[in-house]
Amino acid sequence: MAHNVTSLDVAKLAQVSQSAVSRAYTSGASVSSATRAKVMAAAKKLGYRPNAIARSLITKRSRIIGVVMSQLDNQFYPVVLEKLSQSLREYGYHVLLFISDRQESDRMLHEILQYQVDGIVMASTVLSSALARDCADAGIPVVLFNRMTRQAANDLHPASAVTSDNERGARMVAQHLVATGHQRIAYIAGLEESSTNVDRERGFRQELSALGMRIHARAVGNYSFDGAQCAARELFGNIQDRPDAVFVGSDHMAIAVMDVLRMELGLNVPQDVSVVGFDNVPQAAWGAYQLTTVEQPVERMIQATVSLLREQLAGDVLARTVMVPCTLIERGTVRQAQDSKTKKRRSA
Amino acid sequence: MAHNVTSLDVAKLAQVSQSAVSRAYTSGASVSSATRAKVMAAAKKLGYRPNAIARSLITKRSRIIGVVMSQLDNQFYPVVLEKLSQSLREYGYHVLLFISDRQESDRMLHEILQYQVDGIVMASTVLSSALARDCADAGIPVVLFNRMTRQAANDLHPASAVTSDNERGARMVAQHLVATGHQRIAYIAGLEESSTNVDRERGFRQELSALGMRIHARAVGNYSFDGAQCAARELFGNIQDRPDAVFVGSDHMAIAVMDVLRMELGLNVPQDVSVVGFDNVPQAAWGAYQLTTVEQPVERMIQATVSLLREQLAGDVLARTVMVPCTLIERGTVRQAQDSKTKKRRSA
DNA sequence: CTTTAAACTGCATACGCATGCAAAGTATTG
DNA sequence: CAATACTTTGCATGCGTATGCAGTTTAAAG
Repeated sequence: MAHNVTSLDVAKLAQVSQSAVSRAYTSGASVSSATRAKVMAAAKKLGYRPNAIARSLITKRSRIIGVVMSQLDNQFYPVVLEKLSQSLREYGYHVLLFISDRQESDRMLHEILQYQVDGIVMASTVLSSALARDCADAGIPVVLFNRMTRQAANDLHPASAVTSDNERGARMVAQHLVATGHQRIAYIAGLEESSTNVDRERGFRQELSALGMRIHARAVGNYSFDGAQCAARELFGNIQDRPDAVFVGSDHMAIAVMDVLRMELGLNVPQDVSVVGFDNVPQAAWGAYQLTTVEQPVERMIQATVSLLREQLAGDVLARTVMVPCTLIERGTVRQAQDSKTKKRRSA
Repeated sequence: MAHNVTSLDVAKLAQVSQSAVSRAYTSGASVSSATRAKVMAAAKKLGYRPNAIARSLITKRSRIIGVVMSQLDNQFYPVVLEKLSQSLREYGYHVLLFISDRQESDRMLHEILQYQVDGIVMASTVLSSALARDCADAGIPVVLFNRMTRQAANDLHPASAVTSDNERGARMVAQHLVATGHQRIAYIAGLEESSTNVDRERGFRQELSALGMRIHARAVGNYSFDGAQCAARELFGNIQDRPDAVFVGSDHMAIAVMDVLRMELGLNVPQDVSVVGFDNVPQAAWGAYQLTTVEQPVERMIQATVSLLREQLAGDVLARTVMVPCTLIERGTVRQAQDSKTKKRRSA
């Protein structure tokens, strides 16, 4: 309550005009270094801090990016959030965070837009086409992170998107599992309507097909821990005709699956069943799991996201789609050779 | 660029004054339902959305809470962030997120304050007393989450704080480990200067002492995964005089420790060594770890945080400190019975 | 020392909205 | 029907800053 110093207060103390104060804080503005020094001295004495709200009102740029996320329990997203926040900060942007627990992302979008954000990053959320149009109308760039727009090849493509090459990543998994001699390969899907799942499943299916095989069993885990555990029980609960390998739509789910496999069903990974995940979250490298997985290059994805955002912020460039390659990370959850059935524990 | 509808545009179309539009959007304002309806109709037609920036400028309340965090790789914090964000949203507040990777939290605070946030939540970060005074001067409530202020009993207590009863939690661990017959009990510290670590270590030490024992060995993990692994190697690398139990300052570190113990050193948990963590992060419950730990009641801590914030936002109430109790969660990483004293080292 | 260009400074205004105040309208009561 | 209370409305103003414009100072050139 007490201290509310404005540029005018500083101006008075420094014996200059309010404009001078404003200019002193604007890099590249027309101020002599003498004036700037006087201003800064006065500002420091008064504890002045420019009011970003007032500035935004007049410049029409808030330097705020709305970020909407969900599934923070999947460690992939905290990592993304951290890197994204830091990257944006380097360019002078700040993050207004929205966690959407459900499909209420529309209401959120409304709230976000009220804050005059300069741009929006949507991770792990679906953007309704109505909202996308709203943003486009308002001239607010939107970039979808780890999600493709549904109608990618549509005439009007309102939002940018950056993903990894999910399809190709899944193909690599298929190749790897087939090459290591697996016969009954299962798939545990994420959210069926999500583009990541669609792409991964398509790639996996197609590559298996190209190799003369097909998905032996399938269940849905909805990208959730509990969902994945149920899926695992569904696929492996029955003794006969058990899969000998399972490709799980995300590491987060894969870990849940491994827990069920080993703890509940007493199966050994990878001796009895191989498991492959997707994302390469930190936990995938943990000693107890050593999960073979496909790495999504978060660093590059963030980089692309921020570039896209800045690009669209600068001029009215068209929305684009960026896809970065991913990499198969081989660790310990895929039975390596098929020559001998009796394999020993391999630990580094 | 195209669409930038203001309340004046709406007013014109609805044939009312701009004030009427403003009031139509202010709940409890003096407007007839007829005018409100007219306004809303016009607003919908034009796609009007109130400008929160302009509103903030005049009301001097941004309904934004600055949240500064770090260590998002420790799953405890994503969980906190998620719940905090949701709880604040219920009260109409939004989260401006700052991730501080280092001790640069001071520069961040400056940036935060420029955005005229209504309040600040600082988790896992130290608040310099200078900054605390700045916030107090500006009348901005600050609540420290999971951190106590250094000078808790000081005359001027500028920031509120909410923690769990770390000291008591640590005491319970000490009791538990002693009751289960452990003899050489080690401690792996978090960040030495953090209040959580200080409190936990004090409680642990004091309770051990009360039971006629003392910490047998100690190392520092700085609350980081890598740090904890190094600490584990330091404490357990030497064959002789190995601890038979270790209390680790956080689950995040405890998991790192278990990996080293089991994978690198070939020790069994809990047969060869018992491990106890702190926080009860989701991963602690994972099948491969089943970590016995102390639960920090995140839900209640968040609740207290938001209450404190709102309380201070409402009137100029004094800053307070809230401490909520924690609970020992027994899982599978503590050797249960002490009956057989011949339970010496039988590893390797 | 004059002329011309360049750098600087202040004035005034606008950004989009909320709100006190007074005027006008509507309901309530005797 | 008049008098009073209550509700609704518009006007005018200000929140704290950025910026075009014109005026002023300083530097550069002749």
